[in-house]
Amino acid sequence: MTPQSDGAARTTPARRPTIKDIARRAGVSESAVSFALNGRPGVSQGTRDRIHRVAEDLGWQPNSAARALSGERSGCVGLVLARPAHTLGVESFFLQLVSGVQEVLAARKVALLFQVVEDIEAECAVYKRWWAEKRVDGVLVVDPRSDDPRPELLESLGLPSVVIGAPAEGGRQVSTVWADDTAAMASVLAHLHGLGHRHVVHVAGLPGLAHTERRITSLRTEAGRLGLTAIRSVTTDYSDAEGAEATRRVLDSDAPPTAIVYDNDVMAVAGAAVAAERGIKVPGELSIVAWDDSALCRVTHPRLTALVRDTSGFGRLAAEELLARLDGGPVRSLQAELPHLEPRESTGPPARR
Amino acid sequence: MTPQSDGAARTTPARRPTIKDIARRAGVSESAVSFALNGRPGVSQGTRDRIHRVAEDLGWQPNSAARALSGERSGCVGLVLARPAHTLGVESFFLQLVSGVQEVLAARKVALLFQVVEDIEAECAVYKRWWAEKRVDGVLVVDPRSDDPRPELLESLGLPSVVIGAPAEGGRQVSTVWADDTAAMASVLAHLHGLGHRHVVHVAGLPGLAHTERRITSLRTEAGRLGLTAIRSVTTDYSDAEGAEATRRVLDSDAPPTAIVYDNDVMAVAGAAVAAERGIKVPGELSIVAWDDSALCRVTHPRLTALVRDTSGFGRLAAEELLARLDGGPVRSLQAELPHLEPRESTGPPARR
DNA sequence: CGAGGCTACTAATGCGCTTTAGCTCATGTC
DNA sequence: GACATGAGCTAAAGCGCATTAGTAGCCTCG
Repeated sequence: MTPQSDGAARTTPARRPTIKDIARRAGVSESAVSFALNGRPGVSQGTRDRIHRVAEDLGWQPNSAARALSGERSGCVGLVLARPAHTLGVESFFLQLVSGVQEVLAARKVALLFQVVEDIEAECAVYKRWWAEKRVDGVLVVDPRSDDPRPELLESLGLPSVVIGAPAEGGRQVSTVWADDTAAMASVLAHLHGLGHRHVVHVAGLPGLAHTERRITSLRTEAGRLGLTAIRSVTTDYSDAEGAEATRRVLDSDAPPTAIVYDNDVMAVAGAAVAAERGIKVPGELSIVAWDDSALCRVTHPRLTALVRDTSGFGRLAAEELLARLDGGPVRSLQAELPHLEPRESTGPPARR
Repeated sequence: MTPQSDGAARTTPARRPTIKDIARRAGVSESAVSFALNGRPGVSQGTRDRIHRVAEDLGWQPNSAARALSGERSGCVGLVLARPAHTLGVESFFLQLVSGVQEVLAARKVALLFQVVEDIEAECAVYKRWWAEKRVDGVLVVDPRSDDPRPELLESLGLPSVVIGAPAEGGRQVSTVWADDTAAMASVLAHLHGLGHRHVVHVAGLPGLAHTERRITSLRTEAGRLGLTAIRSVTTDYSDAEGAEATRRVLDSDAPPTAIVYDNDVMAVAGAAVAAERGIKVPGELSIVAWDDSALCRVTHPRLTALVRDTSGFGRLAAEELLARLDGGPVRSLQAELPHLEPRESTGPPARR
């Protein structure tokens, strides 16, 4: 008797099996099934095996809503991306990160709820709604800022979270996963200094972001150590337009730099295009370094020297930390593998004066 | 002692208000609250208003798990992206699409479950799991193929879905949203033909994908109409590497084309880089057209002529259709706005022989 | 003036699962 | 031989909501 298998198949999709079905087939109570399937004590090995077999047979999968309602977990974590629509897109960082995150989550059968919003206020609203709706067990936070309202909000909501891209903030009950931008910036500057550059401009990203601030500070410090004075940072919104614009301004200045470091791949490529447009030779007259490697840096001519980091590994690390938090693990601050500089054709010794 | 217990103890997260709380405060039964909040009849206007006020006061939000369990809806739709990790990233199409999707979903308080997997088998497995877990109410399907197992699977699961990027398939209970690639390809070829090109190569994307097939067929048809014989397509995996490789092969052939049409922005830029590397002037000796515009096409020098389409609008359309399906709307096949060609500096008359 | 019908509400049930309390029977203990 | 013990199981409650089946009160109408 399978009423839904044949005739009703057109309109009625197959009914999902429940633990009740398993219980009936295995001749035990629903509780026994629940215990067995969740690895809890209270069932003999024999019964346990039998229940597992029946569940397998029936193709049972836990109904996520029922689980979320009775247990604590929704089996979902959230990620909000707060970016104006027009800056969305070309950057490869994000999808790479997500693919790393997914790898870890999928293995644990945790789903990822994803949302794109316009700004950080909207992002906070999403967190509140998710919390109120009990939609997610925890969240991953990207693009940390220097004065960030999110950790406090999330802590007050009691929503476990992992901030991606910033070192630990004092006192907050929020894990962090980050890369050592300071050391990375030092390696970039060392590379350029070693080639003979004394005048470098850093085209940074959004001024509010924590890692932007870190990179700017670290550049200044490192320049001081090396005794360089003609070093400065300018901020942008990460877009190709502002990257190009900043490049033009910098090249038009009285003392143009011999090297430019860009905070993302898109701006670096845009900068290279500006140089090409003006007939400025790269790396002969201008060296270019991109922070974050991607296909982009390899499709330009010349190919761009880039700071490579394992972005999807970064995502994996973050996801693992979040799962650990959900399992009651302590708040931690994890450091990702140090990025390394991949020298390509866009950097070389500066032209002699 | 542990930071954990300490944090948990002091930040007792606020309890979520339930309809029971509202009922008590408003002095009515839980059912009345449920009716009022869902706009069902059976409550007077006065009571209805009072209940709404109390709910507002308490900051009540429906618990998504409870709703999913009792009602039908989980308030979630899914989107799976099946791409090998390395091809992920640079393409802007996808995030643009998602941002459009989100706009519509967010307005209706529907969440988006997102998953990245390696291949289409894994994708099907995700659909089955989501269905069994009752996690999503419907799904958006991207990258349709010419012989696609997904519509059949989704239909058999009874999971409402919208296929993005392919015209309707005969007999399937699955909505589709698509762009008229045929007309678009015709406009591209008309542009090149008008400039005087008689020898064009089309560097297409993945051979299995439906729109790749459509574009290839349409190119052939259109070439026939114009009486052109030296027209052909080669397929790739959409990556910059294969785009560059295909470009090299094509340029090395006995009769190199005077124009190349690339199926995405990344390959077009890679192709332009190959030309630059070989000292081939664009557009003097080679014209380049990119299918899909993005910042990428504007950061190269020269800027690339591109086929512009409203990708986020496309996403909005798809999301709206899915919501309509969830509301019991009919299966439809919607056509998006026709893409238009944006001529830039990478196309011009071919060099005289 | 009582039957019928309507409005505005309440009570009760169930969704699929987890969890607590309780129950039964075999085993061990002195 | 009375009794504690614990393993292995069942019964039942509850999570927050939607929904169905009432019920009380009022109006209408013949």
